Amino acid sequence: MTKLIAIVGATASGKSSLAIEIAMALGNAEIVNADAMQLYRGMDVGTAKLSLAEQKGIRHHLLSVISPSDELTAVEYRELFDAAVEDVVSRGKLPIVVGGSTLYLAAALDELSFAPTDSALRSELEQQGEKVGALNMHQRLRELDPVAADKIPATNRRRVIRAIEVIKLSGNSYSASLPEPTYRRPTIQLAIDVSRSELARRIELRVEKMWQDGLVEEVKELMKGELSRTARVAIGYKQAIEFLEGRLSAEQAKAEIVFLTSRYAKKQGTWFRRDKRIHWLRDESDVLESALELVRLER
RNA sequence: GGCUCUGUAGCUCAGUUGGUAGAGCGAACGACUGAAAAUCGUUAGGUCACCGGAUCGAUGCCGGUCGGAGCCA
Repeated sequence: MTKLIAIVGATASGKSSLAIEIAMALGNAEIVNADAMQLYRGMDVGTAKLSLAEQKGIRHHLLSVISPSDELTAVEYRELFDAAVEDVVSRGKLPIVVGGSTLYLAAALDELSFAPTDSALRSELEQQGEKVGALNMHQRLRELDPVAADKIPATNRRRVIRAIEVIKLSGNSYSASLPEPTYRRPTIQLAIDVSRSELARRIELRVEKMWQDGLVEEVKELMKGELSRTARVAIGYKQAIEFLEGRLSAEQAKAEIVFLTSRYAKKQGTWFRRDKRIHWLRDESDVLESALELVRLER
């Protein structure tokens, strides 16, 4: 069985173009997107989605497949992902996974059994939390599952509520820590190790370019329809909306986007660093060669 | 030039009626199980502008020096 190749890591670290280069070098590969925001139709400029020309004839899957009004859970993503990989493999091609959405990647690549969800119950719990306060909700979790309560700080309302939701729905306790990751399929993960200062430099250039390439016009178009909670808070989109509503100047909006993107890149760094299976490539002119060498070795 | 205000953490600012200081943001590190571009945690940073005075003791009071802001001329 051929190994799945996954290019992961921080935003602006050069994943997309490395993936294209690997695909071209291998000759029979197709790309599967693992970026939560690039899944959205009509969100192109702000997500740095590759244009058709930039895709250089390499077939891409899971780009622009859902409406900006939709939410997509990690499990639903996994279903799309499996179907795409299946499709690629069945035609004798090699799938290359590219993206930096941490939970989606974990769901797609690793064994993770997600407990069910229930939006009615969740919103009920959210309302209760508003009324009763974070400490009381945490106390409630403690009564249901003291181990989970110890692991989740009371201030992290979202995780507290999700934990209660899971326990109510499944009747089981809630494992508040991630298991040692295990691949669902044989996989090799690569990431490019780019320094923070270099990342910051690239992000600044990228944001300026996004603005010039029509981020604002794209957002105007999106605002004609419904936007899901997730799409609405996407970095770049939220700020462009605030700019259009006159709450931010163009300069403020851009600065905010740069700042949030850098912070996002940093958080991705924390997440991926702890995955000891990832092969880190030095960010130099021979990235492609090192990547190909690793791929050959591991296959 | 005169008057008034002002100088405290990388930034914005609290504060101590005199017993050597804090918050938010940032930074570094970390957590993360159906929203993940989400949601959070921990830690490190300060001769409290500088010099002198009175005081057992000053970031705080007094005097001066040097920055910054405003008003008047």
